[in-house]
Amino acid sequence: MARPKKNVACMGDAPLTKAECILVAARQVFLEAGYAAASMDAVAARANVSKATIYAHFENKRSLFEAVISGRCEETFANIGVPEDYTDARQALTHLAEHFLGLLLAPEALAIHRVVLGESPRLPEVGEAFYAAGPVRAHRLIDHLLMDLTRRGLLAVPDQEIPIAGDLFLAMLKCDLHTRALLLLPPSKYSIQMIAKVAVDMFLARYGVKG
Amino acid sequence: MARPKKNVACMGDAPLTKAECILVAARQVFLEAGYAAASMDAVAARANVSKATIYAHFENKRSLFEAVISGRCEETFANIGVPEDYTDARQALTHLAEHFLGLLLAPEALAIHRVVLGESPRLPEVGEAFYAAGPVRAHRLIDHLLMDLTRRGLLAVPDQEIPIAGDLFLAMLKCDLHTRALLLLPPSKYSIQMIAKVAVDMFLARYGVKG
DNA sequence: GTCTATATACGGATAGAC
DNA sequence: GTCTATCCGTATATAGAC
Repeated sequence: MARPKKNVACMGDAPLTKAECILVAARQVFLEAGYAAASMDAVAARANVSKATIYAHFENKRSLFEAVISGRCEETFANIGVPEDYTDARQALTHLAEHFLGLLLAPEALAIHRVVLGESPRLPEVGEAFYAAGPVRAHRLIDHLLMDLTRRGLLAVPDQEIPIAGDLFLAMLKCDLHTRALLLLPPSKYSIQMIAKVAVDMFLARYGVKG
Repeated sequence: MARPKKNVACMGDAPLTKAECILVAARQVFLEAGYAAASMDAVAARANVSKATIYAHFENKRSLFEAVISGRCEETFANIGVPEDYTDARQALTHLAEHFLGLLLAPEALAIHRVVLGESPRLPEVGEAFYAAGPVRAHRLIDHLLMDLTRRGLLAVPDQEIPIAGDLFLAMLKCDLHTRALLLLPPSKYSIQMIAKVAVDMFLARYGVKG
């Protein structure tokens, strides 16, 4: 059964099952406190259920955490969009850059990033799920775009070089902006638009077609 | 007094005080287990002292952790070297790139990175110390190099653009290599040398002087 | 300063009623 | 499936002897 019961305390526009309430509460607690410092009591309290109910739905703390993180990775990074039908490489790259950076700097994406990195030595499967849902997807996207632009004569990236060129392009976007955001330091003076522009300039200087 | 007592169990080439033994042990425990999951018992056991001794030297777990991390950030990132007297921009940038990447991928640097990011929401001072010891230092270095190369006519980075150009250059170097290393995934097919070469190519395409 | 022993609390997980 | 109540290990931190 997919939705066995409703829980009044968790009802919004779409009523949630108990298991869903627990997942929502667990997500908040884990992302705020980190895995080790999060307690099942805190999750139970925030979900308005008893601890025993949590253990009826999830085997233990670890598997609850894994369910939260892999589910949330998917949702958070599902929205990476593909630019379509651009006639200009600069426009396409800039669009992807700004979109990508916006996703990366969203508070919840940052929180997931922190907790996954922090726990990856103890929970390698969580690290793998994160990597598959985020970086792998992003790299597929940029590779596809670079290949398409090159095929249409708007860009000149050698076939063999596409993966590494795409990798460096995405890496440039993160830069100090991402580091500072992860550390919760006040943002630097450079905006997303500014970073995207300078990164695209550098990329096109190397791989652009002479116009 | 700087070195009040020696501890036989910790003696190596340079004898360590009890406080130093505790710091060494704490570093290992914190970097392996993470802050929350690390226990003062484990630190005491590894340092061959009693828990009470730890509390005689450090106020509590948190301040012990802060002492470990800020001290270790300094040591780990102190070795960022400045290339000197290069007559070729490519050579200077490649040298810095490979050196920088080597430091970043050292297992202990990665472990510090993980635990600092994971705990930064609860311990902002630790995040700040890390940022000052690592990224700030690296950016000062690359900025200085770019300025010098430009002044000597070997590079053409506009003055105002130096900080952001340096930022993007360092960011390129990390790329997927760093992400995978942080997540403890098997390394990708691209070597440090390969990444450095392609990054320098891209940087020079934009900011190199016509030769 | 350093130890042993302990106070005190909390966390993960379960028993058993309903 | 859900609850209340509880077991039991472990964690931070301290007391008090030496």
